[in-house]
Amino acid sequence: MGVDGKEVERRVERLQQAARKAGVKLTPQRIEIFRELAASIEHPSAEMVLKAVQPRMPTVSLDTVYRTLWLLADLGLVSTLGPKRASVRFDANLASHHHYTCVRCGLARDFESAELDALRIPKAVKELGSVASTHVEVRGVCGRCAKNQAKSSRNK
Amino acid sequence: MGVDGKEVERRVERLQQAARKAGVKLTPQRIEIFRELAASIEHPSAEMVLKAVQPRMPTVSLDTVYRTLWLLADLGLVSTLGPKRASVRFDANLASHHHYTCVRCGLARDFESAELDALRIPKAVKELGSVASTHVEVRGVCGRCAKNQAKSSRNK
DNA sequence: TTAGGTGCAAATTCTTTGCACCCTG
DNA sequence: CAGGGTGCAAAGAATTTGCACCTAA
Repeated sequence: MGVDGKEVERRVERLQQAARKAGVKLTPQRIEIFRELAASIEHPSAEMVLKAVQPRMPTVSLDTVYRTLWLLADLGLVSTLGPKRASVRFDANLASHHHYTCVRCGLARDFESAELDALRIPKAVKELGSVASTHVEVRGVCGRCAKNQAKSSRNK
Repeated sequence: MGVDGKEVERRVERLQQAARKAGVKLTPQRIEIFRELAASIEHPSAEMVLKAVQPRMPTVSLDTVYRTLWLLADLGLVSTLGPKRASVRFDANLASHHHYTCVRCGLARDFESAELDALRIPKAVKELGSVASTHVEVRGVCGRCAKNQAKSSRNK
């Protein structure tokens, strides 16, 4: 919880439009799963969403939650934190740096910028907790994937 | 590969100092695993590190790579991309926003900032690929964990 | 009606752990 | 020499998939 009720309903409406446009069915499960996520500010995991939805829909299963969340992500209604379906990646670069990540292949590269090292963090953040580090995440499609894009979209 | 040889050796020296200071043993496996990571710009996964090290040390096992990488992370010589040892987290907030993450408990919260929405991205990044989105990741220790900190450090 | 969606259980993938032997400090 | 470290294999956790039944459009 934490999101204004009006805003939640607005998000659910957007879901309905998007579902119709994409030609996917809107089942009660999908609506409840989405509503739960839309109302939360906690960035829940699939498991957390399941737990939140179960009281209202005791039969939903974890796999449906996963399938629904990834479907919503494909529809662009939901985003994910951290690397999608991938493993932890390590980094021995101790200098302050920022990340570029390819959303298609997972390529990850560092880049440096004195300007970005010196960001001003809003005071609202400091109410959440201490600030140990700050960095910028840039997402996009890397050069190599952009080249292969024509091929893969043809397969669609 | 990709990191200057001098810099790699500097990093390995730092490892030796840190290991001595922390009282952990420096085995050939640990040195090779670290050297591999220190020389890479690819943010490799544990599996990728294993593959890179195996030619030189055919007997190393994947579990040693994991144990070593997390040890190095504890020593502060290595960092990780994405959420540590955790699952994917989802987000239905479509507005441009930034993230605060507690490194201790994984708490994740959004925050907004018009200033941070308008960052200038260095042109070096555009050579890597297209830029679809940009956001700021802030890490720290949240208020609740800071309160519990005294307790947990006592258990040490 | 019917293609797409769901639930269940089994399969995968990534990561961690128990244990006996080994080697650094 | 002692205690931490390693390798192996087995255990765990998170996520995906195959299949038969069900339901939204």
